[in-house]
Amino acid sequence: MNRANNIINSDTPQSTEAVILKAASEVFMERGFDGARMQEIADRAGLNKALLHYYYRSKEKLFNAVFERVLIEMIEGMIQIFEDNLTVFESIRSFFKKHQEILMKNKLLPLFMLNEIQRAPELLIDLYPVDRIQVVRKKFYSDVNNEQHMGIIRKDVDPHDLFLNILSLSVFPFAAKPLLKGFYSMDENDFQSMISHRKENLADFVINAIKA
Amino acid sequence: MNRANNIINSDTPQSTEAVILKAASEVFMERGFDGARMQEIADRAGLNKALLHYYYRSKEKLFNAVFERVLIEMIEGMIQIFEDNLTVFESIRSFFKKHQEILMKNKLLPLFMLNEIQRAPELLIDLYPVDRIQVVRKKFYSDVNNEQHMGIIRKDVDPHDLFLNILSLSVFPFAAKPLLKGFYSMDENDFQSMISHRKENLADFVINAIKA
DNA sequence: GTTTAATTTAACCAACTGGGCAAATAAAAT
DNA sequence: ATTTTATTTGCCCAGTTGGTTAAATTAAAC
Repeated sequence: MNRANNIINSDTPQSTEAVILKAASEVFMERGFDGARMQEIADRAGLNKALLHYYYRSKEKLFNAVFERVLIEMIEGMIQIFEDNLTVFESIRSFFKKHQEILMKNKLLPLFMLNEIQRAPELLIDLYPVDRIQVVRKKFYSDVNNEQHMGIIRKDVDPHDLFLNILSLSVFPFAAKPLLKGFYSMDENDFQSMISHRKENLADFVINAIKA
Repeated sequence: MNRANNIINSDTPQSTEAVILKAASEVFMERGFDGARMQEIADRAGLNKALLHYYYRSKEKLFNAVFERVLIEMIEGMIQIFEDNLTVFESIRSFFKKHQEILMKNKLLPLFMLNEIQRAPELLIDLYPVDRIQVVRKKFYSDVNNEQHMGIIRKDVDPHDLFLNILSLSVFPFAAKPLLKGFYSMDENDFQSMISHRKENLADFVINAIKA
């Protein structure tokens, strides 16, 4: 068994397994599980449709392989950002900067994940040890608490809410990209410059909101 | 033709058309266009499947009827909130309060809309006059500008960004509901109390972020 | 009451979709 | 070189899906 070890969006996949996984993640991301067709995945991989079943048995198994990879990639990326020993304000700055860059590389990721978890919530618990993210969250919470006692952060800030707010501000514009394009009549370039603009300003927004 | 005039989630639909539309919006919201099955819609409406085609011709037409209604309901709701002549801070408070209540009544709405617009971006321009929302946005922008000159709101706040931030904070938790349930291991009650908590605190968060 | 039009139903169909399989080809092992 | 194993292909299949249609039923018009 030739386990595929390169990143999903790598430009030079070698093994057949990896070629399939790459094509599959493209199609699943664009169309979702229900909208994706095994034939389209095969076409995009330049392979016979039966090969998908040879390597991954079923559409569901193939999807799980894609989803697990994406999920881990995303969570580990987020965890890394918070792992460094920084002040809360520095963490926030660092988070927005790096997270926006990650999402910029795969703009479909947020909506894809949100949607598939809504379709099949068991994906989350089946494919990932939820505890893993708890650790980082708890650390963030206690950091916030400390700085509240030090008079840096306002006392009425709930760390739980703060975490969710940061995530909302970071992720939502990507999930809502097609909507924004319609309402603000933006093209791809407008969207990109909006994001790089936000990459710099989101942290200020949040820090102003919570500083004592 | 007995045009259905009651709200989608009304409890006492009468005409067959309305019964179909209600069942259809339920199923489409839960499963999305690709995941929805005409048979399930018929079953949930307690009607023969052929009736769906008798009244709405095709799955796509039925979906459009559902989507158009939901889209208009949502946008008009949002517009109403901003239409009153309030200060920016008051508008923000009023927006979060009312918007959270609207979303609470239909928690699936955000993810549904985001997802379907990603699938078929033409839905937006085909089914709704985009200009309608421009007016309100422009008014909000000039209100913000005024209060910036009056020294109420920080000068470095970009109204465009502010609008998007408010939307992100309001909508994202609903779109991410299944994700949050998994990560925070919340049940339905936890989610509801989180939202009512946020309904009160989101405005403070934003106002602190932008006040001069 | 009878005719006419609208509504509802059951049965059916063609296209699509995920998946299976046996034969063919290529690669490894001996 | 030959056997054995792994990979790839073409072809097929059964179940599902959106959609049709002719007949049955109900409601409206006369």
